[in-house]
Amino acid sequence: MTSQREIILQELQKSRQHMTADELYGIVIKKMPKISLATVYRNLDVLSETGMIAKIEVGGRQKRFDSDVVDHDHVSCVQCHKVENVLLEGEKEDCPSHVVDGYIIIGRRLEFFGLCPRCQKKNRVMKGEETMGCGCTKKMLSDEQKKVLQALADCDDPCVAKDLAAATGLDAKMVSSWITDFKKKGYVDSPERCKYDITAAGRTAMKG
Amino acid sequence: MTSQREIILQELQKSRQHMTADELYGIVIKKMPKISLATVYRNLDVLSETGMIAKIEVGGRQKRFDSDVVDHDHVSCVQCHKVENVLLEGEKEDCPSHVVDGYIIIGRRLEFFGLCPRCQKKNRVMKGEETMGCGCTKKMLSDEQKKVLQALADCDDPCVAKDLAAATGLDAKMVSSWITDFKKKGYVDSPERCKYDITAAGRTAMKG
DNA sequence: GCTTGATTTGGTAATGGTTATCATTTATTT
DNA sequence: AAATAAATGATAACCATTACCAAATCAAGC
Repeated sequence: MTSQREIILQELQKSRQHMTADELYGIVIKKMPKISLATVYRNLDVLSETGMIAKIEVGGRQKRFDSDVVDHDHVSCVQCHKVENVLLEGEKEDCPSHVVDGYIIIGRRLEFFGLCPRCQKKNRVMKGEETMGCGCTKKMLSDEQKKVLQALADCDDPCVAKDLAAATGLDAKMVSSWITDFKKKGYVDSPERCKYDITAAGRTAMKG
Repeated sequence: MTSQREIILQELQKSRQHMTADELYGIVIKKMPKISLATVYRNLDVLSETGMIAKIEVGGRQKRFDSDVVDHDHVSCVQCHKVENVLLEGEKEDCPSHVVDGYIIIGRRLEFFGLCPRCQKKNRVMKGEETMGCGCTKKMLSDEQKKVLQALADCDDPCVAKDLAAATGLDAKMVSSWITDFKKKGYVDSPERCKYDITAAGRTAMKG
């Protein structure tokens, strides 16, 4: 049990969450600035092999690590990918060796996906971005988002997200997250780092 | 529906298995030698988005694709990683919106892991349970299995399978499947749930 | 038919989470 | 203290999957 392994375990237990290796790395590095990401991965492996923590895989994304090794299932949010515990009471004992003919069953995994409360609220705020069953969202722009694009269209030169926030009176963080989203959708482009310009697609989307 | 998309769908349906993109690529390239792996991935994505096939993720490994879109669960073999279907009858309706407070549940995934019949047989062969010239079958333990028994003998108190996996450096799932096997043969007993101890027969088998 | 514009393709580079490698540091044993 | 073993930090390699882009194919007007 080295000092780095101890801190890794400690911080994971302290957080009481299902963290990814790099999230944990981000926390641990504050206490131990020279620690390597590889060490984090290595020790998470060791700890999970000895059963002190659990390595969980849900939703085909990054592996996550859980200091709670008691047997339980998981829910993950299809939007923010947060993972939380689910405790099912009675209905656990049905290890169906009969249903899986010929197999020797040595484990099972049950996971639910859905929308966490926070993301439900977020969706309601970004009205018009109607959620569709699968967790995908149809791309329509809210009035506020259109305002941002309008402000961008009014600029003669590429400008930074902060200016747009000032021009529209909206929260800077939200504006900048929209901007990244717009870039992904092709509504804006970035002629130089951190400066943005509206595209033809952006103008169309703004009107639609 | 391009010709390549058609062949991809066709071959997937023909195989009646859960194939990975590159397995399918290996088959499709025989009929269409110039097809690109990227095209296979792209079309599998399109097909699964339109619901014609299902994209499944099991065991944190490669994604697999299934032409059977009827709702069902899966078993995967921890040794050869093959994936097969499981059909649970009644017990499907328990979508526990009550247990996952606040979440909007839009799906669930249940997977089992274990040893498929073929791998069970393979292990038996590797164990030396094969005929030894004279037609008699001798049950012998592999060196790895002996190591597990040795580790168990070295413990003072009954211990869990995970500890044995850690002590021997072997795969935890495999060790735990061996343990169940040992119990059946009387090499170990289980004084309390999930804790194991070596028996006299186990010590003999270990040396033999 | 030809022209134009949009898809789709093949080939390949890039991505990103995770592992492997390796020289160096730290711990343990003799 | 010297020798041996184990763990670390830094970084390269891995590998399934995506993103990119120029060339090929398709679709719809004229």
